[in-house]
Amino acid sequence: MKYTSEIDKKWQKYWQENDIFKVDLNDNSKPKYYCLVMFPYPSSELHVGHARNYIIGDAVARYKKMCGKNVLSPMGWDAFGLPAENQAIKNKIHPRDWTLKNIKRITQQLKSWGIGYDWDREVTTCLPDYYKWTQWLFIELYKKGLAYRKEAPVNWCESCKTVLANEQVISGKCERCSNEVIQKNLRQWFFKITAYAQRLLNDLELLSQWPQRVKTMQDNWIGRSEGVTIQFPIDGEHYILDCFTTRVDTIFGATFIALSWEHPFIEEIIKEAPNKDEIKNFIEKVKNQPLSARLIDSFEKEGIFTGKHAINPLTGKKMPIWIANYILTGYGTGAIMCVPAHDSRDLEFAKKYDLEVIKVIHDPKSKEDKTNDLESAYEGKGALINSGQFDNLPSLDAQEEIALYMEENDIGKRAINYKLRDWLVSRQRYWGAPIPIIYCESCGEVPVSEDKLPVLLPEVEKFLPTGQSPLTYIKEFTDVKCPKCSGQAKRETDTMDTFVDSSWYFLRYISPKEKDQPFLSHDVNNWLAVDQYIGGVEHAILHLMYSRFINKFLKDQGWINFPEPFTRLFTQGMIVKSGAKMSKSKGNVVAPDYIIEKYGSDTMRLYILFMGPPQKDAEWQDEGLQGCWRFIQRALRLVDMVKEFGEEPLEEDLTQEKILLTKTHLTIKEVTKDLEGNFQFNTAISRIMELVNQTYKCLNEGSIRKDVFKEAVQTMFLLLAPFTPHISEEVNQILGNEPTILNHSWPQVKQEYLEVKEVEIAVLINGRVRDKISIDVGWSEDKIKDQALALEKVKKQLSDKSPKKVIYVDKKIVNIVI
RNA sequence: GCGGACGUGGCGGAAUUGGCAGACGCGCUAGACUUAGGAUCUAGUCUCGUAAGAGGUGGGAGUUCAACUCUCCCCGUCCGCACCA
Repeated sequence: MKYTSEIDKKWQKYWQENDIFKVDLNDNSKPKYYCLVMFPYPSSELHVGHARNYIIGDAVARYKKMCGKNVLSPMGWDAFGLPAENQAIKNKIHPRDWTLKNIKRITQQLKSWGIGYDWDREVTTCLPDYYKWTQWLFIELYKKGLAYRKEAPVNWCESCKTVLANEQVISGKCERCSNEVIQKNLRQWFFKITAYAQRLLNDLELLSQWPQRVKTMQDNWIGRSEGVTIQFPIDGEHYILDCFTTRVDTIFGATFIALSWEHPFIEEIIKEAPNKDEIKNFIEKVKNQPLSARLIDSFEKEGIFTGKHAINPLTGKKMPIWIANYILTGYGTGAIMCVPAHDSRDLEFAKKYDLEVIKVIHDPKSKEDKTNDLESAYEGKGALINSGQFDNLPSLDAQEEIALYMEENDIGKRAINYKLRDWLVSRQRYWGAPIPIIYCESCGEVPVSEDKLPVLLPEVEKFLPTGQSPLTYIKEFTDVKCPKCSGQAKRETDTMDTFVDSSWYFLRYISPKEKDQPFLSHDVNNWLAVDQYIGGVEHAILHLMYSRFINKFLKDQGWINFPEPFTRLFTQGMIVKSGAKMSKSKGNVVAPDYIIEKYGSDTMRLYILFMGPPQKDAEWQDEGLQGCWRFIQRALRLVDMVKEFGEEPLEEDLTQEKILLTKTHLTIKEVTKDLEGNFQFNTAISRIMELVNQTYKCLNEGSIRKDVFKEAVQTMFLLLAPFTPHISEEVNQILGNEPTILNHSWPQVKQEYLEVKEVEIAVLINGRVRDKISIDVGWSEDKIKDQALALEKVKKQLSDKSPKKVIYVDKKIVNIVI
């Protein structure tokens, strides 16, 4: 039997016509299993680099199905947003046409790879029946005060001509186009994800089956820190300046204050400053620095004195107030107390502008040194010095004591700060779900009522980004009546971030055709959380945190009853070619069509699963693909041999038969273990290869009865079924079973075949292998040791001396110490 | 700078409650079959050595009968965050 693309087509047709992957949500006879892969941006057709995700997902789904689970494996399209729109613009096609064309093409690709989905549940985020509910979600958030509009400094990509969320700025550059991101003051829509910061952090503990790496990244991104917000009176003024610090124990060393250029007090503070113009120039300069400039090592700290002073509430000393370029605007209060002796950044600044340095923490490793002329700041903990009544206290105790003292005297309050910022969701782009808000002159912001949803995205010819949403120019869209007072009003023209669309799609799969609700809570509660989620690590923060947030919000509103959307997460590595990520511009894309045509889709699937541990990056090599092709042919030849096999054994000696039986069941055991572990497809496949090799070897070396041989062959194709479904179906049928192989249960280990009477163990002398002996498992330890000591090689090494020690490890080794 | 992961043949990678290092695949070598094929089969393939043997998992130390695996130090690579006060 030879593997041809006819076999692929035959079984793809069979699966489709017999609805093999259609799920009955109400079938309670089997446990449910929701297997989800991150749905693609249909911004271009797929190449083998994309394929890994879907092939892994399909292998998992098929395996679980064979294990008797009621498996839901759906597919859809993250169709709105920058990825598709940017590609459409490049190709001079309308985003809608471009997207729908790609969806058609990718569907056909996935089918040609034999990926089994319940296509009746397909969701497409750019279609009104879906984005109606994305808009609904926006309004739900709005009603609870979790969607709001404010003017703030925001990230702006000049190339994409839109604002971006913090999460979409990678090292100061745009996540999509890698252009420099700048800060602009704009009035924008935000989701209040910060209200969920603590819960998003706490519930990471519920995610025991997520990769630690992803959890650590989210933990860092949320960035909780505990400290004290201290109130600094301003000399000669009646108002108070708040500063957050995590090191309140260094308060006696705080010698100046630094404000960010955005601080709300600046206007007031510099009102009477003689160098007001100079200050304004400085602010202007800092404002226009690109974000990424801060990331460079040579970024120089600069500042300007405001002329005002704050009072250190514990020392009573005057602290000059500066404006400095290294102070972050959005974190804490945008103002900090500076302790140059114990903060390297403050020290750098203090040295440059000749500001006072006072040591207040004793570095236990340094010698007694009272001078304040420091080389570097000591940022560690230690006993307090120069700190009045708190002298000699260790840092941690001092933090407690001083916080207490401040709270008692109304100088400061304990506080918690997060790095996490609210999620900026509005975009000045065409290809997205319109934000369902109407602005009325008399009523203000009014959400579109649910029965008026969806707010349809108008069909336009001019969709190119200009910096204003293209919807702004469409009168029929913008001009509406106020839903409250029926007066003249205007629609919001910005569209939503794609990540809003994808933050809830896994719920819609459960009720994809539901007209009156986003989903049916009852079914969703039965089928979620997702048992297994599979996708790229690039979404470790973005999509995975937004989805967690939305999930928690919907739970709070009573729509769902589970705290986390994804029970288990698997992040697969990238497939690279010539050391680089596959991309058209680099010209290293491997197209799957050609491979499938020449080797069949099972070969591609097998190779992608075999090429390395799935969570790690792997290099595509055509030779590796050929190896898998050879393996498949070699395994299929055994099927022909089964058909031609005689019924009776040729000889009485059944040694080979026993070896094969043991190997068959050992393979079942090991492959199952690999799949139940962390999806070690590469080792699972290597074990099946061993079984194939062993089968050939046994056939060559002795006599085997047909049923044992057939069992070995049948088993290998059952074990291969999640990886190479087409040939497995074919072989299953040839061997006389009814399709589909997915209804055939996963092979079970028969323990009796694993119990062997004889094992070969290694004999070591001083930890080095010298010889091997076969032992009967019934032998006593002493007998085994004697046998080992009687070996020629051992005697030679011993040369009349007696061994110091002999150690036996059960069925593994004898180690003789000389 | 902080946090995390990792380092094994010519290559992708196996093996970690400490127990035969290099499974499986690629590549390579030799042979067989074959009137050329990028097919198949057999044998071999960590290093040095004809062999007996010796050495070997980034480097160095340590624990142990036994270390890729555990401890300490150093070197290197990759990833994430990045002036978060």
